Amino acid sequence: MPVERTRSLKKEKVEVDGIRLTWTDPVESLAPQQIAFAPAVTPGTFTDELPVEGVEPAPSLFPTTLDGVGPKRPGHGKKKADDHIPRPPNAFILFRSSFIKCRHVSTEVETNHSTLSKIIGLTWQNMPHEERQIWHSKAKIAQAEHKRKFPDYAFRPSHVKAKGTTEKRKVREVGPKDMKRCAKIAQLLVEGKKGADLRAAVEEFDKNHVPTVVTRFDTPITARSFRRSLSEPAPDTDPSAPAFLCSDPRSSSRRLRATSSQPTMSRPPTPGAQETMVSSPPSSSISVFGSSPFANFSENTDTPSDAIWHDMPPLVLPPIGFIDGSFVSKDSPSLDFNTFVFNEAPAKCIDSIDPLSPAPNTELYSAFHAETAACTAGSFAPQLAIDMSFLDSWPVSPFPSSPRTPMSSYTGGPFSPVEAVPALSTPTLNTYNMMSPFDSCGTVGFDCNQVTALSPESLGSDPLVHVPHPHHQHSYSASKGSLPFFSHKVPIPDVAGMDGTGYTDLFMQSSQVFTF
DNA sequence: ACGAATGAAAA
DNA sequence: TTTTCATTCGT
Repeated sequence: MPVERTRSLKKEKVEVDGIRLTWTDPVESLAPQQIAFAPAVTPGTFTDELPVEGVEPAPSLFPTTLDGVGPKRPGHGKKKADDHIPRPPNAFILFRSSFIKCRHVSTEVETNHSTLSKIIGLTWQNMPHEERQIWHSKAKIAQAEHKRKFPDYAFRPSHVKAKGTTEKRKVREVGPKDMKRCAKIAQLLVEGKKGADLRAAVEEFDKNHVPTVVTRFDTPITARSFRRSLSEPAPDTDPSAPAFLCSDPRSSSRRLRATSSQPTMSRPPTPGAQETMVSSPPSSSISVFGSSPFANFSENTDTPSDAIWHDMPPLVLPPIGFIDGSFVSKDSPSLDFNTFVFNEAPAKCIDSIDPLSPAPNTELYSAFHAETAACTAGSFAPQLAIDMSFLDSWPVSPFPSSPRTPMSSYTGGPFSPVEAVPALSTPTLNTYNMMSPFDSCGTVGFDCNQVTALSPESLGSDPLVHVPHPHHQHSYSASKGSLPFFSHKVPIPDVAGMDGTGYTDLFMQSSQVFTF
């Protein structure tokens, strides 16, 4: 806090020399709606240009209060030429500036401006359309004013920067960017929380928000371990506990068996195939991904608590589904696993879809489907299914520029043949595209016939046993876990003499994608 | 792909 | 001291 003060002082000092070419205080350029409430604030420069029409109530979520209209211009960055004309601010920049100035998120809550930008960005996206419209109006005004002041101005970005070539500066040291927290704060903001209320709510969140730990790094279940479990039944634990992810590291060792009632194998696995999975690397060897960005995600099996999921960059993929109440189509920009939480998905979205009755929206319905009893009988009820069958129609790669993991990397491994790779096209965005190596290779490294198939029937409700499987008639379903992941279910014909159904659990843990 | 704002942190 | 971060949007 002392630092803040000092800096504010500095700011005011610098402000003197910098009044010149900046756009007049954006906070003052109020939309007509607000002018009615605070007419004195408006300098009059822009207001007359506003098409003052109907006086709407417009209870703005983020009003530009008087105290937010303080002096500014610290003269940022390196000195620009005297005749430099700054760009006219766009709606978001205006909103952000006002947001910062008004301290809608106090410095108690967050001071890091990178994080603040995240929060503000999320807030911006979740804001009501009308609210955004206000700022678009302001931007329009600012642009008009800019045009008036600099009629000959034209934005001419310099193309000599080429900063994309250099490595990104690592800011990790500050601590993991807690996207969940950002999302929460943004949510609170759009819900109208502010000031002390907001602080308290965030404090409460911080208190309860123990970094969720991924505990699913145990060695994949194998035919051997399965049979072992048959001979000596695992001490079962609370079946209502989340099967896959749990905040208590100690439960990780039990987790694999946590949900399974004692399974009875209808038929034993094919003898020669029993050790296939056993030979797969231990859970610590996520390094199978080699140069993948998450190669170092979990390096120690014994301390799965190292894996804090929200430390991962967002995963962007083109899903079809229902996200936060909005239908996400193939063309939707992204599904951010850092901010999306399945158990916060509106239940009505699922409830309204009755697999037994005709769906009102065929397309929507196709994105959802009821899970089989094998899943629903489990401790976690599937809540959401996302049809990712579009993977089937993907060409060689939807992201041709993205690197591929060699198929050899998958052979015999416990990992899904679906991998998240850095999207080269957006190097600055920490985003990852999903891609399926199926396409480049008719047969994936996994050989169904060498894998012990364990049917859901044989394992009761335990969805943790899987069969790696190259055929991708998959449906990705989300369980009701507290963390985002997909369970990947595939029908497998004639595998190891089983009944034709095998499972692959594909977990997308933020940027992580793996199976076991 | 740059640059509008921004203050802290990295280089 | 200078650059980078992180965001959205318009050029």
